[in-house]
Amino acid sequence: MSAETWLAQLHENGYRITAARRAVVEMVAKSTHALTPLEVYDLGRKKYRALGLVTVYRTLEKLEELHLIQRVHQPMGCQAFISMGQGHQHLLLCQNCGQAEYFEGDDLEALTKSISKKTGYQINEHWLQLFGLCANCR
Amino acid sequence: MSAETWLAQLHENGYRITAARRAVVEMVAKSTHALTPLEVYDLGRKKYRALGLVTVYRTLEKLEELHLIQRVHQPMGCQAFISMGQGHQHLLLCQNCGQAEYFEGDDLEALTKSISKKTGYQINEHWLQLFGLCANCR
DNA sequence: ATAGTTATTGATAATGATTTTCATTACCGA
DNA sequence: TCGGTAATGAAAATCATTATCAATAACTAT
Repeated sequence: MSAETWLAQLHENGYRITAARRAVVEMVAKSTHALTPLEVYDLGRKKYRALGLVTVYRTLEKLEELHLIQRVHQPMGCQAFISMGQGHQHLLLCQNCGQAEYFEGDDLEALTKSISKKTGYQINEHWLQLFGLCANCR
Repeated sequence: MSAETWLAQLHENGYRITAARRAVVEMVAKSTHALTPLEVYDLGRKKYRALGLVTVYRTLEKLEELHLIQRVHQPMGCQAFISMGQGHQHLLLCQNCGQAEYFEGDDLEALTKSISKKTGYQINEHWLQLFGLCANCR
């Protein structure tokens, strides 16, 4: 999804389009890596000098709220965000360069049914994430 | 696994057995919930008044290093730890009460093969976590 | 059992990340 | 163009985690 689409989404939800938000949105939307708030700040300031770190936090918060980005959980930390995938997709992360890719086609129906029977749980959600080396790094 | 086993593991690895460590280990080993350092601190002080928060952090660090506990990733935060499962197991968490349970039997072989072919990634690891309501809460 | 070495401790301070506050700025609908 | 008000950035406050350090206590060798 493009930066323009994100800005339109923000606008539709009653948020104003500002230079600071443009800078943040542009950087996050086009990144193929998960970015921490500080990384967004550094990148964003290349587009918009006056950008403040606080605004980065606030903008990321709104983007997450609108499901345009999601938090990425990694062994080293969980503060990084990345553009949300389309529909039901999961992340595949390169352990070397950090490159992220979405994939779909996980069928856990059989598994969750069996676990549900065994444990008595009603299963509502699942998190799946794959780690490895991307084509360049392997 | 019992608290005594954990203490033995610590000892085998050259760490001393202290009252503070006993308190931490005992609480974490018997908990069916993931606990944050602060929660471990509060619980631990019931066993050992003089326990310090810093020691909790340091002890959790060692337990993680020995693979006796693992960090649990949840939407609300990733600072909580829980006793490690046996062998290759994944977590099932109750969204209402926080109760945690391990399950095994995930077979992602077919999935990872197919993703690997599609993306060119060499897949090394996977994270899977299920969320739902436990038998009591549903 | 005892003593001595040294890992461990808890209190305090330092750090780092995130949130709150607030006066100023600038977006955008009329 | 204008005015109401959302949004901003700087600074301060808060919260979690880590480092420092002198005092303590666990364990090893005697």
